Amino acid sequence: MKLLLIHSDYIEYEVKGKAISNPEEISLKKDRLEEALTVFIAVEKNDEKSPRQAVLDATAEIEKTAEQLKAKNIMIYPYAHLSSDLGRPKIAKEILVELEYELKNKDFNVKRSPFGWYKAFKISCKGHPLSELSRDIVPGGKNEEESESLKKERKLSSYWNILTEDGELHEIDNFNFKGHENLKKFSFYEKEKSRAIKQEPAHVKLMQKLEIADYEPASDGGNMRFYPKGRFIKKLIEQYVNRRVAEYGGLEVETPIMYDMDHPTLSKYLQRFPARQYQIESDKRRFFLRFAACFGQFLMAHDATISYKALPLKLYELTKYSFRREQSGELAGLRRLRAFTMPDVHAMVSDLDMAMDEFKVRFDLSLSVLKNIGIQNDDIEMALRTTKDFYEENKEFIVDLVKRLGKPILMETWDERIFYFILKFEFNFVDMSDKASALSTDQIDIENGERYDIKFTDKDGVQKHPLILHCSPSGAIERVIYALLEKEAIKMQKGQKPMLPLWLSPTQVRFVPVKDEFVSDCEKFIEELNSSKYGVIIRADIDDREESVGKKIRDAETEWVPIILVIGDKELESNSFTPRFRDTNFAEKKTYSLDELKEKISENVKDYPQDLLPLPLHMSKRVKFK
RNA sequence: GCCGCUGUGGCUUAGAGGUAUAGCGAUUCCUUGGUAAGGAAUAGGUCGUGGGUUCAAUUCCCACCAGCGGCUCCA
Repeated sequence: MKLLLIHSDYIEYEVKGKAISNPEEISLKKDRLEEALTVFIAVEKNDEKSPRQAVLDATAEIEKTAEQLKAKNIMIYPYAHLSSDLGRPKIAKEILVELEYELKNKDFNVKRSPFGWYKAFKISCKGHPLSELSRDIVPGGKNEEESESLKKERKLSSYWNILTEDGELHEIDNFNFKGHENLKKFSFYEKEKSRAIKQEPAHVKLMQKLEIADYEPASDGGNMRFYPKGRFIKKLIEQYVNRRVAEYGGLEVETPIMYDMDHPTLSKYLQRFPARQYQIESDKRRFFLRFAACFGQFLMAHDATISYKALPLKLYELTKYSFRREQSGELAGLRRLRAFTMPDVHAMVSDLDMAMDEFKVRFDLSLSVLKNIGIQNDDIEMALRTTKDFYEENKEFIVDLVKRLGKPILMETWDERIFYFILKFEFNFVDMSDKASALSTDQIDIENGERYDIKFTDKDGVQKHPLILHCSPSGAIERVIYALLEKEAIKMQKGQKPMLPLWLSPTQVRFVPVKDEFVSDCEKFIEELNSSKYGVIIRADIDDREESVGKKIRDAETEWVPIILVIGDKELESNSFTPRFRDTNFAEKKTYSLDELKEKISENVKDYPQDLLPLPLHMSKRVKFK
């Protein structure tokens, strides 16, 4: 990036005409700024490598000069002619906009002349020795080596180990991973960011084929559409997590999805990551879409009167949605999204002892939530991240966590605390492509109680800031679905039949009448199945299409329907049924009465959320979404 | 965001500088069928979007969009 800085009595310009095909929209055709540091800028190719760094470097440079000159006003003036190696207009525009934003944050009075237009301008240069300066900015630039070494230093101060149940710490390279293949994949994925297999994520085809979710080209990347079956599955998982958190004592709240970028508490936190948010404007205020539920809950807690008796105070929200503008190249199916549903339960505690007690409770909660949803202990690998000090002082506590999980974990320790938390656990799912993604997590945060000025009155009458635990007991709901599908994809690869857990299957029982005349009998059976004896909803439907029985069975199988019942004269006469169970372990015997079947299903799903069939009862009335 | 690959009816796909192939699905008809695809006919496509080259572009070139792979990132 080339900068030409001119300390001027005034600068004024007037827009004349387009210089590129799609210039920036303009609000002001002409403008003027007195006593201004005018900054002529050309954004170059090498800025595109790290636009963010370019902005930060330029901001620092301009700030330095402005302070020397005691200039309060800054005019940013795009000026392509400074360089023969210009960057792409779109990026250049973004860089200028961000630069304006950064400078405004530093409390300068900033104006920016529009990008992509020919402009007439008048400038009056003060002419003193410092009034004309040129600068060449290479993002990271001369500091590149330094920041590289800084990075290395940080890497050096982060140690990766395997921690076993006996409390032994092992080097990753020397650890015998026999029987812990996924932990090996996960460890190397985390440490080296390397993986062996390269293929498209298996769940993408499945989510489409099963009509769960799909891409929506009319939206931004990472914003999915959910078909009836997908919404249904999502809804049940959401309900399940909600209930478990309620049992744990979480107080469910609802908070806004957008927040003022200039809010004093939030803006500091945000400044580090402004490019990663969705931003929207309302009147003259700028808002960002939340990337977690923390803000709303912290602001709520800030205004609350809290006694030590109320601790731990557990606030909970299932965010629909949280937004993160992940890099476009990072988006993949349901694994990584820009809009996602996130259960987020915070616990405010008085001190570290209470934090650690609570941490254990939530650890068990997370493990149990995942397990009951269908992600077993074998499917996840645990990572624990902490500081060296915390580890040294709390070895017993940490080893106890490993024992609770019952298998070795990956541990990362830092010499110094880098983030706002001192301890964090994650349960990671390792998929078919050896990629690891975090599901459940909990963290002990020692910064934000103070930052948000959340206070509780302790026994001694003194007001104190609580420590805050951040937990997502299941991880993003979309990601849970991703994990369930990937898990089934792995099964398919082994030649086993894939299926969703019975409680999550949109259709649990499919009735296949051998002739049209049996359709009404199927309807009666379904009614009978749902007679309220067990208080459980059994979701059954009827394939009344004009197809052969073979075809209907085949379609039910490809739809992963767990139980199929063919209905004809035999069934009507004997009043007994020969179910086709997708999960062969589920079958105890060959024939069942309707009551026995009802009991068997109820037994399996009674502890889970119940809801009605999300599709028409009759297959002939259904729509094909995919 | 960067580099590379891909983009043909709802889905899967053949193909080529002269507006396009098949299967599934849909519709209609025949078949009333007992545990993974019964048969026939009909309809359905400005070949991702926008420019350029050409007598002619869906095909060649450029840009953009989307998806995938890799990198980076993941508070």
